[in-house]
Parts: sequence; C-alpha cells; structure tokens
Amino acid sequence: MPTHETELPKAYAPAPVEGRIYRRWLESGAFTAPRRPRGDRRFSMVMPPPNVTGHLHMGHALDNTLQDVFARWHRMMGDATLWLPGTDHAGIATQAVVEKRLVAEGLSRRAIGRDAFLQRVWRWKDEYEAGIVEQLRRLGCSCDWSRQRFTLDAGFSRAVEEVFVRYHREGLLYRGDYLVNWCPSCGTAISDLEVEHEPEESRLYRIRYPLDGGGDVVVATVRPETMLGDAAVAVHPADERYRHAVGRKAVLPLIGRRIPVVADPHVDPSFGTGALKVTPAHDADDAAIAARHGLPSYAVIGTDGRLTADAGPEFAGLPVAEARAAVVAALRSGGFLGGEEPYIAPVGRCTRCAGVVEPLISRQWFVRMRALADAAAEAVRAGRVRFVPERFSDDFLQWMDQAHDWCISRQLWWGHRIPAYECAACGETTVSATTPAVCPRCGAPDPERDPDVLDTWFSSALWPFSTLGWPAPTASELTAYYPTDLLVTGRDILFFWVARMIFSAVHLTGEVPFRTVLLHGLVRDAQGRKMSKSLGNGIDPLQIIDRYGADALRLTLLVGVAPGNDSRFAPEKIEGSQHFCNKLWNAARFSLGHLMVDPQDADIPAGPAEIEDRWIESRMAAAVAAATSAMRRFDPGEALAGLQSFVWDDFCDWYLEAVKPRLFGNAGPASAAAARRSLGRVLGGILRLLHPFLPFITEEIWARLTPEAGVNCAAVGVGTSGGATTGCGTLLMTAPWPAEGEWPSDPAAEVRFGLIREIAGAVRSLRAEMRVPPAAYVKVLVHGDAGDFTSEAGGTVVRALARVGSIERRGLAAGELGVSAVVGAGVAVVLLLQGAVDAEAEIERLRRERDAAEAQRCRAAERLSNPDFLSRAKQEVVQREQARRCALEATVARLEQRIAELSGSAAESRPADWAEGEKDSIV
RNA sequence: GGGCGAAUAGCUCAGCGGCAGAGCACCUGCCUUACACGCAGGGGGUCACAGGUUCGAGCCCUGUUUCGCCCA
Repeated sequence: MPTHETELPKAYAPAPVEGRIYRRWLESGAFTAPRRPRGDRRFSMVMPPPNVTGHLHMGHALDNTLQDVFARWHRMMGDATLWLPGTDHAGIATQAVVEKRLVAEGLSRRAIGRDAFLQRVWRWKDEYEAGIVEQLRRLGCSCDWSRQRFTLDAGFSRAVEEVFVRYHREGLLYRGDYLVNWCPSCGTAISDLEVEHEPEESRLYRIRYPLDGGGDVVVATVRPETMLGDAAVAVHPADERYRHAVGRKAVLPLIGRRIPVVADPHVDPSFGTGALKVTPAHDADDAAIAARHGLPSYAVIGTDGRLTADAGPEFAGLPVAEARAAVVAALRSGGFLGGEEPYIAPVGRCTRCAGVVEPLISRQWFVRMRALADAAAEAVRAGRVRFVPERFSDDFLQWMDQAHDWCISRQLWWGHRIPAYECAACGETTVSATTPAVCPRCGAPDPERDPDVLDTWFSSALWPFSTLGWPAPTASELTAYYPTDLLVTGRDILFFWVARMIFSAVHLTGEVPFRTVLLHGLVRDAQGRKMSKSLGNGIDPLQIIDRYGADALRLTLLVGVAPGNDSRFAPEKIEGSQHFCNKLWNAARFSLGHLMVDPQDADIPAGPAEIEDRWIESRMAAAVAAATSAMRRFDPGEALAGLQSFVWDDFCDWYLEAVKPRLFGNAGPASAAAARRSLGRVLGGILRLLHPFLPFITEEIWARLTPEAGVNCAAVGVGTSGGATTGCGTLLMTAPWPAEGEWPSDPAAEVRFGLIREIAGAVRSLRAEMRVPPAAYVKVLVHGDAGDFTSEAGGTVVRALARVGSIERRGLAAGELGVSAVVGAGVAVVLLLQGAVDAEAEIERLRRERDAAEAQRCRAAERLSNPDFLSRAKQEVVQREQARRCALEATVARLEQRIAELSGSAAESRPADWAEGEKDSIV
C-alpha cells in the first residue's frame, strides 16, 4: 500500500492545471531572455509572425509547438534562450477582411477615408492580436512576451523606410510602367507568387483577321476580348502556312487598326491555328514578342477590371466577362468568327480573393533581384544556411536562380507607406526616410507622398533582424542574438518568406538571418484534404485544447510525422495522445504514493540496486542518448516517439510492475528504499525529458515532488543532476536537460533483464494458451543456461510479472505434467499443470515452435557458411549472427528433447483443477 | 516542360544497408490496489512493379505505374 494518499485525481484533467502552470511560468520570468547572455551558450529564434487577419489554425499550432519544444530544450540545455514572438499586419488580407466588415455595415473604405479606415484596421489588429497571443499561451508557448513585436510598429516602420531608401540609393529599386499581375477585385498589383494558375473550362475562339490586299489569317485565342488591344499577329518563321503573310498587314476586326504579321521563333506552330494574336499590354509572352519587334501596346483593360476607352466606344466600361461576350457577338455578326470549341486553359487567380488576375501594365516599384538572389544562393551553397530536411535547399536554389524582379508596391492603405515623394511642379521623385519640405530639384513646397504601401513580405523579410534593433548600429540585442539560430516554418512559405529573409539579411546585415531552417508540412484533415475556410474542415486548436489539453494536442502534432511531410489530424490520434498523458499521470500518481515516505523511514539506508533498478537506469541512459541525438538532428517527433515507448513500455509495463513487491515492502525496508531511490531518479528524469514536449503535465507532476509533499528529494535524486542542484520546488522548465552519463549504462543488466522478460513472457503466453484462470498462481520450472537467473532476483520479478506462485530451477520430474517453451539460449520454461496435459496437442505446439526455430537456425547457419559474408560483413554483425546460431541450436535441441520425452508418455486429458489464490513459494 | 514528395498490416503512418515496426482497428481473456483513457495474450505483410549494385536491399542505383505538391 502507498505510504501516503496522493490526493491526485485518478484521471488527468488538464483544464484546471494549464492556466495555473502558465501563470507560474510567466511570474517566474523564465521566458525572458537575458539582455546580455553570459558566455557563448545562447539560442535565438524568431517566431514566424501569424497574420492578424484571424485566429490561429492547426498549422500555427504545429509551427509553434515545434518552436516551443526547441526553446524549452535549449533553455534546459543551459543556453540563454530568446524566442521572440510577434504578429504580421498582412496588408492585403487584413485590409480585405476589414473592408468586408465595412461593406456589411453598408460602408466602404473610400466612403470613410484613409485615416478612418486605418483606425478601423488598427482596432481589428488589436483585437485579433490579443486573440492570437491568448492562443499561443494556451498552447504553452514559452516565448519572450517582453519582446513581442508587430510588423507595423514604429521601430519596424523605421527599418522598412531605411531599407527602401538604401535599396534606392544602391540602384536595387526601380519604378516604371510594366506588365504586372493585377487583381481587379483587390484593386492592387500582386506578385507572381500570389497568382495561382489552374486549368479551367473555357472556350477557344478562332478569329479571322483579313490581310491587307486579300486573304486572311486565323488566330486562336481563349481571350477574344483582348483582340481589341492587339498590336500584331505572330507566326513561326518556319511555318510554311503563313510564309506569304509575314511582313504584310492585317486589319484588326472591330477596330480597323492595321497591324503587322511578324515571324517569331517563340510561337508554337502546333497550338490552335499556328497564328498568334499579340496583345502586349495584357500578356507577358506577347509583351516579350512585342519588345523583340518594337511593337506598341494598347491597354484595353483598366485597373477597375473594365474595358478602357481604347477598346472603342462599343466596349468601353464593360467588365471583362461581359466584354468577352460582346466582342464574340460583334465578331460573329461581322463574319470574323471562324469557330469556337470547349477548351481547358490555365487561368490565373488571386490567391487572396480567388478573382481572375488581369496582367496589365501599370506603374509600380520593383526590386532588382539578380544580385540579391545570387548572394543569397551563395550563402546557402556555402552552407551558411542549412535546410532541414536538406532537400528544400534545392527548391530554394532553383527558385533563386530564376528569380524575377519583385513588384513591391501595392495599391492598398494598410501597410508600410512607400517613402517616395513626387513633386507636383516638376515631377521629380524623391526617396527619403524623412518627409522633404520642398522638392530638392525645383524647390516647390510639399512634394506629395506616394499613396501606395509595400508588399507585406517586403517588411516581414526584415523580421529576424529588425525585431532585434536593426538598423540601430549599437543595438545590443543584435549583437547578443543575431544571427538567429533556428527558423521553424511551413514549407509553403519557403519562397514567400524564407527566401526573402535570406537575401534581405545577407544584403542588409552581411549575415545570414538564421543558421538553420526547419521546414514542416501542412496539417491536413482526416481525409488528407487541406484545411480551409471554404471547405469548413478546419479544426480550431483551442477547441482541442479545451477538450483534451494542450499537451495532448502537442503530442498529436509532433509524433509520427516525418520531417517536412504533411500530416493528418484525426480524432483517434488526439485520443491516443490523451491516453498517453493519462498513462504518465497515473504512473506518476503511483510513484508519488511510494516516494512520500514517513519521516521515521527516511533515514533507512537504501540497499543495493536490484536487477530491475539497474536495468531501468540503463534504459534511461539509452533514452537520454536517443532523445538528445534526435533533438540535435532537429527531429523532435522522433525524440518524442522514443520517449513515449520508453515511458509506456519500459517504465510502466515492466519496471513499475517489477518493482511493486519491493515498494510494498515485501523485500524489507532497505530494498524498498533502494527501489524508491531508483524510481525517483527515473521519474525525475522522465519528467525532464518529456518537459519540452508536454510542458504542462510534466510541470504539474514535478510540482508534487516536494519535501512538503513528503518526498525526500535528496534521497530519491529528484532535483539534482549533473552536479547542479536545482532543488525540489523549483520549476521544471528551469531544470537541466538530462546529461548523458547521469544514468549508468549497464549492458549486463540489460541482457539479464531481457532474459527475465522473456521468461515472464513465456509464462504469460503459456498461461493464456492453457487457459489458466487469470487469478490463479502457477508453478514454473526454469532450466538450462539461464545465467545467474536466481530465485532471489529474477525469480521475484517473474513471480510479480506473470502471477507465478513458485519457481524452481530444474527440469520436469517423472510423473509431473507441464507445458514448456524455450527462450534465450535454450532456456526451458515449464508451466506445471495440476491436472493433465493433452500430450498430442502439446507435441504439436512444440513442433511448431521447433520448426520456426529450426528455420531461423538454418538461415543463420547458411549465412555463416558463406565465406563472402564472413570476410566482408562487419565483425560485429558476424559475431551477432554466430551468437544467434548458437542460441537457436540450443533452443532447437531443447525443444526436440522435450518432444521426445512427451512422445514416450501418454497422459490422459482431463480438466485442470486450479487453486484460487494459492501463492506458496516452493523456492 | 522541369523539379520534389508519397506508395510498408484493414486505416494512419514510422523505419538511419544487418531478424519487417508503432498507434488505431480486429480476435481471446481480465474491473489483477497507478491507469478499463487500462492489463495480458494473439491474428494480420509479395515493403507499388521490373531490373541492377552488394556477402546482405523496405532502405542505395536505373526504369515503369499510380497519387499528391511546387516551379515555368
């Protein structure tokens, strides 16, 4: 019986625990990174700032769980740890949601004006940022809240302006009229990355363009309305069909413009009719052709998504879709339509609003990418930034090698306003971090500031260093924590964000922004679909936390996921995680009951460690090594999976069961004290190992390991490690990560306990097979080479684990009946039966066992008879194989001996007669 | 068109050249004093296919098929 009542609830209930524990952490100040870390052991990481657009989803939960694991692990490793949190203003997305709300109120952003609108967005930001922070706290995130940042806060704005001015000075920026991706419904230019091309059902139209002087050319297009802006017809130079037409003029239907027929090698003669209409103002490929042939461009679609005056009075003002129908109708009635057919064509859609993107020419700011991209690629090639998993560095490099110039201006209100000023008098553009009072060129007063804002990613590209004080040259935090050590983010924003941070940092700070990038996959729904608002299959992390606890959520997200791969979130998985938490809770509940000793018992000297103590401590040593190594490889999922099986299988199923008789005092007070010592040491170690992954439950259990609760901390070794005493009653989150060597590795104990487990397993198997009532105590014989397996040590354990009344070290005597199994190197385990044995069945069973063992023996022998194997395989593999063969030979021999014995006898079969509760020991 | 990933037990997935694994599901039996959110015992596999390298391949190489993703 436990010495004390533990007062712990029978099942772990996370809800009342988590809030209290998080408050303790906050109050302790343990999340706050030191201003100036002592020594060179430090770890820093910036949180990918979630958008203030809405609430966090499962992807954020995974991302931040991973980060929290690393932050907590490094803290426990003794590193001065900075995990800097924050949020992103997410220009276009946030503006869109706020506008939507305005529309619902019957307002619009134009109606209320820029300042009033921005006030609304700030209010939105404050509300959602608070929600996000709350979510992160509920998840257990140990970030340094004193350093929380927002991408639109004052310091950030200064950094952004500084960068813009500097890029401009260095010639890395240019402004001009170029073809950009324009989203008419968002009303702004967007970057290439923000356009998604998907094949959609469409129609292919053939339009006949009459040639000057007779004949015609037929072009094929899925966008007939753009013909109003055609500047040429292009054909392939080698295309015999159109040789006669090249150099002549075609007359553009409906418009009447005379346009040239040009020969261009980029035309695909196999597409459509082989003749391509060229619309330089609304198609990137056409613009390239136009540039090669010096063609003009005619913009017929405006930024409002409607046709312009240049489209002609008949069509001007029509939205694109209507214009298409109108143009087709006009062509048909004019006799220019040569046919139409269903066709699947790629359509570019805005990733934000799903509206069709119109390529059109507009005046925008661009970043010249070549030099920046080359420097970033170089940093990765040189290994200054490492990707985990490594394959992502190839994706990165490929993208960098073909990077186009980056359109960074957005026709939005919410964001960093571009620090460029245009003089109304002379048209001069001034780029400056401070507002110029007069135009530096002509002296005219008050040049007008560019109304546009910058792409959100332009500012978030500065996140790792501007949050640490850059560009202030003496920012101590920059010196202390930059470059950061790790970035954890989703692989879906490798190009959007990671790439841009790398080239920005390399150019602006001369350093890489982080040494390692850990990319994870997406969290999908149970069917493997992407979670999305439109599908309505998203799962709110808070609901999961409310119901199952943050630890269970973290466990589910982490375990069984290969690095970089997508994962599925299913209800069964979260239940499994909850069960593990409960298992840990109960193991602790049981352990605590025994670790609380009466004061008068506290001084009892502990006896020597028994086999199970030495075994579990050796397993502990292996668990520490495996977990530490997995963490060093940036694989927390692997680390956690290993710990889970250590705790459940080794600690709970074997150690706790094996040690129970001693804890209950069956082997005397000294043995009980020794058991408590090992139990306490291992439990403390388990809590420290699991803490980065399951911070709440481990901290809660740790809090109970106190002298006030009756736990003799010094005696059980909890609270001390590696010579650094942390003392009972301190926070687990500040305890040291278990050091290798803190628990002794004991290979001999592992071998011996392995045999004990096999013997116990054999007894359990035989019991089940013979239908021995579970409550009955059985008599067991063990004989053969069982090493130093003795009744005092191993026997006690086997008795406890397999409900064995007595164990004798001998073979079956004449007249005794039993069933047997062979384990290890020919160790026979016999379950004595009181009634009778069906000899035939027993022989059959043993033969099956013999055949299996024999087949394995043959394989081993065959391998060992191969001279190539002996000479080329590693020595240890050969040795292992030899040992295996020996053991199997002994097993086969033992089984055959037993079969022979049985074949001689012919016992009658009659029901067994089991004595309930008989537990007298023959040994 | 180029690239990447996946294919292993009924399902979801780990697996790092050396005896094919886990969780869930399934079958048998147990409310055994930490835990029925549990315990014990079981069944279940052509590691997508075809070649190759190797003493030895689920793993490395080549090709094929199917599914998914990214870039153009």
